[in-house]
Amino acid sequence: MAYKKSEEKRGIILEAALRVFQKKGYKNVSMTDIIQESKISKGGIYLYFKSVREIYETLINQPQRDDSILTDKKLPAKTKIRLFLQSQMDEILNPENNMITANYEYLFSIKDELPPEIMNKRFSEAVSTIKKILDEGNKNGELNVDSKYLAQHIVWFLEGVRLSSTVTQIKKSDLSRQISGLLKQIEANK
Amino acid sequence: MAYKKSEEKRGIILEAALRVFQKKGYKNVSMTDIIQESKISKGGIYLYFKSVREIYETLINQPQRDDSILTDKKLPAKTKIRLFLQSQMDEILNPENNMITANYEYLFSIKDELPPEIMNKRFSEAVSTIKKILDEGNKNGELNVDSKYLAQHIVWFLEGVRLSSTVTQIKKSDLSRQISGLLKQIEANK
Amino acid sequence: MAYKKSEEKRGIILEAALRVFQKKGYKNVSMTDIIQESKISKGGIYLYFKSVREIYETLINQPQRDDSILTDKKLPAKTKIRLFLQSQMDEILNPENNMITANYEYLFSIKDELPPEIMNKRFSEAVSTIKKILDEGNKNGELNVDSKYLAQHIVWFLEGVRLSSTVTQIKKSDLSRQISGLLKQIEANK
Amino acid sequence: MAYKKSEEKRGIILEAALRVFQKKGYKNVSMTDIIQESKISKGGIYLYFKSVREIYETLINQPQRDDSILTDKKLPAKTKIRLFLQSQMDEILNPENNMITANYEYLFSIKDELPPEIMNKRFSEAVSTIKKILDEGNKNGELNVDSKYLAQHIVWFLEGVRLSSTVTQIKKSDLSRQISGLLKQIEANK
DNA sequence: TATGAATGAGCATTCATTCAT
DNA sequence: AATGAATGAATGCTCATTCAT
Repeated sequence: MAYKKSEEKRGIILEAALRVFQKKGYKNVSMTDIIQESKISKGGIYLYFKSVREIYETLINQPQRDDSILTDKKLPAKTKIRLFLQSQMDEILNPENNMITANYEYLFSIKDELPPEIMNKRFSEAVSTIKKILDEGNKNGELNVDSKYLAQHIVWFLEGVRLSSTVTQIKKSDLSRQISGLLKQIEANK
Repeated sequence: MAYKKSEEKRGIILEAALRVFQKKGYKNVSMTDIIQESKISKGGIYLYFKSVREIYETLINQPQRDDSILTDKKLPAKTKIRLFLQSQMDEILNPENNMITANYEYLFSIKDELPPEIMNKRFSEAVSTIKKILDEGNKNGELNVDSKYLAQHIVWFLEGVRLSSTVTQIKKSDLSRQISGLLKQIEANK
Repeated sequence: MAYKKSEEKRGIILEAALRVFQKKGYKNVSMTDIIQESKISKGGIYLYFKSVREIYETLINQPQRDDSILTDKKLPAKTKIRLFLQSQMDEILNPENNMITANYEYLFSIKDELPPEIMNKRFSEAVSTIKKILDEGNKNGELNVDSKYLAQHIVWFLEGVRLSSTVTQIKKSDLSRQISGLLKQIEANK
Repeated sequence: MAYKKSEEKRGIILEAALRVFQKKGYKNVSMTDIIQESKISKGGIYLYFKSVREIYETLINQPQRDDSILTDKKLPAKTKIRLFLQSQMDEILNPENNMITANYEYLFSIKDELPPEIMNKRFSEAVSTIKKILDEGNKNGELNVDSKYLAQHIVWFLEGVRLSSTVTQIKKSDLSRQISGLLKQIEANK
């Protein structure tokens, strides 16, 4: 057997696990599944990870999505929101890297053991990020909206689409129509 | 042991199973769990149900939610929608009968074996029911909205709230605000 | 439910059991099988028999085969033997009332708990019955054979045919040829 | 626990299984029986075999009996037959490797799922092997017998002895007498 | 480090038998 | 006498995890 540097092997396991999670979700994935996909030995995987959960958490804690649109750039608030919504739409419609199901299954499996505050945080952070953009727009006169309401609305709506996408086919045209509706609401006066 | 009439015992099992599903979701529930909770014998449960899935499906196919508001009554479209949204809100906020998590886990577990059309139907039916109400309102001049868009929007939004409710605490005031926002949108002109 | 005299019900059970044994042998027959075939209640059967084995033993201890050919009639020894062999052949070739498989399976299942003498007796009785006939023939000058050898030979040979018949198809012509061969041997001088 | 090489453990299981089959036949043997006898763990056995049946079939497909007497050697036909009958006799009288009962039980258990041709073949092959020897003898003038009849006769007779041996005690002298009787028949003219 | 043989807890399921009615 | 609901021991099988090599 060729000698593998530890880090390399770790990466191989994570890549294999990603493929498995995309295919089978989270709950149905056994250590054996990942072992087979990564072609590592049965005992060997435990040198790197001690459970499926640890592998999954390692995977989702890798930096991936770039939310810099929302924070970095100097763009009109409406543009930022539009770009954000479009990126969300792309992610949802992209059947390739679909970890959405796995994500929800993971969420369900941990929700009872994690303190509620942490679970709340996950959602409230998304809301407050969007709220900030809207508040910026309100401040510089570009918008005039109930930022708290709208931010919350967008987050819940996107969550609903995301969930639905794991179970039914979502048409791009339908989703586009929804996004333009949301953008129109943002333009409207309070 | 005292002898119970068959139907009564069936009910005992279903009640016990309900408690188990509420506590553990769907995926983590074994026959053994339900056997223990219902205090029935190991073999006894098979006299009534042959699998966890059959128990679950029996449970969710029991008539429960009353959607007659949407179909039966002679009420203004806007009132119907409002009542519908409120009942959904009540259901979501009611921590008692919380089968939502189990529901999603069940959904995930069957989605790969059921034909996509059936899965799609589940969601499209909800949309078309709401769309019909809105179309009524459009027809009699009460409303002037893009019914397809709005119905879809409401369904996805509610799905998102429902999902979020399984994982985070949802404030009644936040939800009320959202509902009045939705109602306002319905009142607006196209 | 109509009232059944005890003896009648016993008979119903035995008839049903016979059908089951003919179809499934002995080892694969469960109480449940006989209960279902006899349309009696689950608990009811235990009022008459306490096990499959008891039912089986009741069944085979009912007087059935008529070996009177060998003992009663005043016929030439050779004729007696011929009639006996023909009746055995008929029984083996008759696929209707085929308890042969069940019989062997039962034999295997009890052989370790019954004392060897009893098991031996079962076979040695058959041998000595035939031997007696042959001895008669020897005595009155009709035959001149090694009766012990021939009787043993016939019994073992028939056992072999019987066993084979449970597992393979046996041609009537083949069997007839064998029987005429045996008869020829009997006619031969020692 | 000490680690065993895979093949060695396989052997241990097979040896243990052999003991179990010799003691309990085939039908009464459960995986648990073999697990206990081989002192392996519950899950461990499934690394080697997936069912009792597979273990049994592995066992009986191991090369054991040497029929080369019948085919290879350049010997008079009568000698071949005699050697064959003696080896059969030895096998039947040897109480050590007594798998005969298990064999029959196995035969009964598979006969309903295997096509009749295969079952027939098992027996007809034995017949035709013997028939060939007799035909050789006929051809070179050594013998003058109805080879088909005699081959069939020998096979059925041996089957009968074999069966009887599972259930009763067989005396060596009786069996020897039978074999010399058979050989005498072979010497006789048609 | 790395391997994969071995373990045993856990789950689903069947079936003879009992016993309240 | 008769019923069938209920029981629990027994069996097959899977899988995360350990550990001798």
